[in-house]
Amino acid sequence: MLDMTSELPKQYDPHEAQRRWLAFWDDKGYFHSRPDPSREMFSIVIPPPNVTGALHMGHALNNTLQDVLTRWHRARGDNTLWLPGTDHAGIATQAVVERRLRDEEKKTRHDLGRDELVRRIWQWKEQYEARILNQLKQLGCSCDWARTRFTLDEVCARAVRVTFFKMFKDGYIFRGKRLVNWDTQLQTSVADDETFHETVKGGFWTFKYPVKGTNEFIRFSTTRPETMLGDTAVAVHPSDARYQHLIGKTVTIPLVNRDIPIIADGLLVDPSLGTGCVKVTPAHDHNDYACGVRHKLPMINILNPDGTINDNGGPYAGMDRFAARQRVTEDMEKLGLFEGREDRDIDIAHSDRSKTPIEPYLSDQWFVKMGDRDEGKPGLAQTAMDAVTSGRVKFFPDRYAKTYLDWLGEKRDWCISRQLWWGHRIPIWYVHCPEAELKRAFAGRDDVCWRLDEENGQWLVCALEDLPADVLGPKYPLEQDPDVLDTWFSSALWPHSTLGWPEPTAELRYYYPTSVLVTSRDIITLWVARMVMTGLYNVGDVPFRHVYIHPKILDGFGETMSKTKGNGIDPLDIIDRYGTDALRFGMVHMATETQDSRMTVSNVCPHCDALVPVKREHMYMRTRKVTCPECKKAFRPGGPWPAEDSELPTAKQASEKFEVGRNFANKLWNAARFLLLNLDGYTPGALRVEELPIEDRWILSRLAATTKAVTEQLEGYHFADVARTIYDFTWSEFCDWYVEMSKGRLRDPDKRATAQRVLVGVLDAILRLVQPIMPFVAESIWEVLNEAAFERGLPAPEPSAESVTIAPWPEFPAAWQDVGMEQRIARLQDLVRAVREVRNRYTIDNRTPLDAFIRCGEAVAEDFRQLAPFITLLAGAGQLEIGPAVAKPSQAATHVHPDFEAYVSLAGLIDVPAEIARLERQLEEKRKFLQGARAKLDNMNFINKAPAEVVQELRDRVAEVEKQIQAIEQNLHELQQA
RNA sequence: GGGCGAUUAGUUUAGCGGUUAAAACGUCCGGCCUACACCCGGAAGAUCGGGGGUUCGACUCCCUCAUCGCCCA
Repeated sequence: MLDMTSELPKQYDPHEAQRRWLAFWDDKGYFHSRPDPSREMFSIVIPPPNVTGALHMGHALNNTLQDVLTRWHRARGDNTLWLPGTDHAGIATQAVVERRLRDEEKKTRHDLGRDELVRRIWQWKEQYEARILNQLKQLGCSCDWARTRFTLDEVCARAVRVTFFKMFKDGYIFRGKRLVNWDTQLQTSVADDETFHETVKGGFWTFKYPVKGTNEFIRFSTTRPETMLGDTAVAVHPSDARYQHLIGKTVTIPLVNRDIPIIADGLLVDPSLGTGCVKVTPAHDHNDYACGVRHKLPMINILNPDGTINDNGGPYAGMDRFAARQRVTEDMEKLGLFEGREDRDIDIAHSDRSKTPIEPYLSDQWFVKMGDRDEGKPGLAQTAMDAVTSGRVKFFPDRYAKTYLDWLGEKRDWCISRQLWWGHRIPIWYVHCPEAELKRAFAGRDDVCWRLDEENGQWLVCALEDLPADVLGPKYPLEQDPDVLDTWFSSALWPHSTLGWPEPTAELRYYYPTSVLVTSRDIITLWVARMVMTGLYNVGDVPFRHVYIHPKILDGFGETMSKTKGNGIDPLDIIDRYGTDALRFGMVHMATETQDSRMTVSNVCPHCDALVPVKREHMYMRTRKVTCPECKKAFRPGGPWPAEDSELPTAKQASEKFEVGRNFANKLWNAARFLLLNLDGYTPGALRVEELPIEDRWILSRLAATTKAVTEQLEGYHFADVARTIYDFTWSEFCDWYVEMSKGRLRDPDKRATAQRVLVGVLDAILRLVQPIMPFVAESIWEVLNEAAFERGLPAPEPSAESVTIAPWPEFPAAWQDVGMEQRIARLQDLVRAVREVRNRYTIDNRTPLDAFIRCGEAVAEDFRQLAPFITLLAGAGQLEIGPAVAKPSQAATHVHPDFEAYVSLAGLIDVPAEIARLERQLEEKRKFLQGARAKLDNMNFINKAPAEVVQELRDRVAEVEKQIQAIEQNLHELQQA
């Protein structure tokens, strides 16, 4: 047999393993899945990462968890598909490319034109898509790479087009006006979630308008004086006595000479604030818009797309909105209508992309109707709600169903148009012509439909294939809508578009509905809800059975990680420093049921590699220089620095959180190393469990319990528990106790073969259990185990799988779980620990045997006699006396246990006062417990109302503690005599 | 303003009606005894954010306050 010793280094090298196994798995094609109706199926579609940038910690978490589920199901024998892909992320990607264009070439998108800009974005996409897919591979993700999709590829585009067409035809998609968040720099609308709010120093101006036909004025205040140009009313509260007489009269806006009414509106106006009057600008404020709709007020747009005042602003036309603000104020002052200004901090929405203030802006947009149908049938929102209330889609943890239902319950129409060039172009063509022309041109075609746009007297034509501009002849040119669809529109189709819908593919039939969606809570509304709606609408079934929501990763201060803050960590840096297994273990370990998970971030000293925790003052590039507490050299903390620092090296970032995983991988590696050093002469053979000695039956009992627990924890998506359970079993039970106990047995020719078989069998099971979380180290060990013990397993050996990736998930007979056996070993552990404690307390070195005298009942004594070799081995015991009549040696430390009293002989060493003090402390503790317990037992309410077994349990414990107290008192007495 | 969540050893978390409140890291003490110093053995360390309630019994359930975070207005 091969000597493995020289081949196994003392430390696990994660990087070598990563290189080897990624290629190996890929070669073997383990991750590819094909529809096969004869087999159980498990499928996941990836939440497609944006091609905007690189993967961050959130992605690492999200994808690790998906991979754990995927690998687990594959091991269970399911035909498992994890479908990967990326998202085109409309505005985000276009904004990045536009910004580069501006920075590097000083050009705008208009300089390039639509086609050229889109071409450049595709280039960007190719680069980043490759990078992201590579990062996923580095993470060990077992995706079916041959099925990789992109939200803008032909397959997805077809699904988008068909969905739009169907929805338009069915009357779900309509055109309407809406106040949007307008980014005047990028000249596009942005979604609410693409904005951030920031408090800026602003002003609060008070003006007055003359009331027509009276000598009165009506006073009002505003933070945006220029919007006066678009006012179409002044509102007061209907019950405000001060203004009752003015309701119904009109005022004149002097700047543009427009008369507008004074109206009463109880929703818009709070009479206790300011003057109690509010100017109403429906086209430029969300609250005013709602008021305008209520009162059917005209809506006057005063802005050009670039943020300058348009012709509706009369003399102010052409001025920038901020210049107009100034001028309007001055002009009002000249007219004697300005009453004053005060400083005020104002919360203003800014565009995420351009960082400029958002303007509410009224424009034509396309919408998907969410509400119920006119004929009373449930609409899109309602069907999606029903899917969750009926349990066809289940959330884990279930509280997130509320987020979903609350949001859908509002049934607000979904604005799907974006004024961008990067995305799925809206398949609508405008034409002015008689309907007869359309009927003639499209006669007999069911891939074209149209509807009248009454406001503009034109036809809205929707088609499955692009329509040439001259399809109606030169007289009636068609013009396509310039806008593109919201990115979420294509993402919403992801679970079925990626499987080939609308074609009736074998994939769609087999993998849909998918098994589970793994995502984070911030897109439950934007994405999850919409996937359910479109899945039901297009395919007629929900897109997934389960939705697992994982926590969000925050930094050590509970703040979200971001590039601008400089508190984010690149997963590849973690892989570099700790290895992929460590990264993945850390991720699984932090996936608790809470909504957030914190991760302390540290700078890695570029000089000495020490971890220096990131402090608040380091963030946002506020600190240029940090001195390493270890090596005293200076460096620059990590952050979004625009350039290298010529003097200071910049720190990479890491987190000590991943040390646990790295150490665990190394522990596994060394457990395997130990085994391989002791496998000489290994022979496979079946084990008869009921004939095995206690220690074997104990580890098998623990293994069976652990396997069962892990399986259940995975079924319930309790990832953190999975990591903890496997870790604890491997480290604290298998390595710390079982492996240690085996050391004597391996030297005993009679016991060696069995010990080897059990050791190998348990390690084999551990590898199968840990493989979904730490595939690289598992595969590495699997390989060497295959060389040394190809046939292995419990209870009977079998030839091993060529890769742990395809090794069956373990399952052991419930009968192996033996509480009695576990209690016997627990008692042994208590005894061993008691002796060790004495050794440590008296600082007696490990080589000096300690004589132990154990007084206990005959049954316990019999047990201990059987386990005596282990007591000697693990506690370093010398002479051992065990039995009911064992006498206490004159100088000894005492340990009182419910099942035994242990005396560790300390002839010549004992510190009597210290020993007395220790026993008195214990006595005090036990008396305190006794006091509390007795008070409870004296309470008739407790006796009568608590369950009988609880009462009995307490009584038993009281008796037990009383016995212990007696023993301690006896010992104290003897010590005091001596 | 509405909703969801968090607050437990120095730190990160577990426990979610009856435990003498658990673990890891860190700290302290002792160890290179041929698996592992990314290690082994041991110890110290928590009136479970404040207040009120329900209950025989609350870290665990309810109310309230505080602080923090997220989502939606």
